Amino acid sequence: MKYQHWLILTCCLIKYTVAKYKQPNPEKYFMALHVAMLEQNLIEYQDENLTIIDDWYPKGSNHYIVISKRYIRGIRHVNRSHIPLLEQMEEKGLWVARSFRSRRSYLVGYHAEPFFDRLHLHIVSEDLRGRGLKNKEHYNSFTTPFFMPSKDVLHSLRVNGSLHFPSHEQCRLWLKRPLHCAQCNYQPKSIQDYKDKHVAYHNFDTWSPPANVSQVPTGFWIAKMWTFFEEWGNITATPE
DNA sequence: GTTCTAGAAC
DNA sequence: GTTCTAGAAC
Ligand SMILES: [Zn+2]
Repeated sequence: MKYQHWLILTCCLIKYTVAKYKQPNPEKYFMALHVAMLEQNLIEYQDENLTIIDDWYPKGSNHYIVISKRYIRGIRHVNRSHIPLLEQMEEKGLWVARSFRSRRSYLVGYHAEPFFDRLHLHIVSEDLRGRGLKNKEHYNSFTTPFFMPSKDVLHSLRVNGSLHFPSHEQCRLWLKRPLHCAQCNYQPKSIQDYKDKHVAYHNFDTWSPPANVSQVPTGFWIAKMWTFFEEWGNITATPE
């Protein structure tokens, strides 16, 4: 066989392997938070009531998820009795976020139609330039009423004892609507236009590690490796 | 929820 | 030719 044949064969093999292992599995993703909240390297903070983790696909330079340890299905299943818990989630979440990047402002709230099972509060830096933000729907899910700010949720619970949710059709319209910068009147032509160009016009606290790996300072990786080997030492060390 | 990609839009 | 969007994922 000529080398071209080997090349084609190899390509087919790669394509087959990728197709086999990247099969869609919605059930797996639906339960992802149950797994993620136990993942040690994602956990930023935890106490007896809450776990705070890094979002696996951050939509802003910083993106934390606050999860209640006691299982609650979602924001549509809370009532007056949950007010103290929701207050604590907001307070602790912001405390964690600010302790890492104090100068950033954060969007704190719930999605009207969350995808994941289990109540979770989003704390995302308002620059919305994270590596996980890839389409219009991602952006709109934090900048339209699809995003229900924690403050509003708590207020509504205190006053009415319940929450009002928009219809599915309304949610779809919000997610599909044209991009509109949440900081000014500019209407980005696409999400790339926003992330690559427009975001630079705003005075967001810069240094965004996840946005572009090649721009991360070498010191960051050295620090990462240092902690890795430190942990490795702890794992492999034999107990006294 | 993500990834990939064909075909539309530019 | 490149960028963007929407829909499938066997
Ligand atoms: Zn703007």
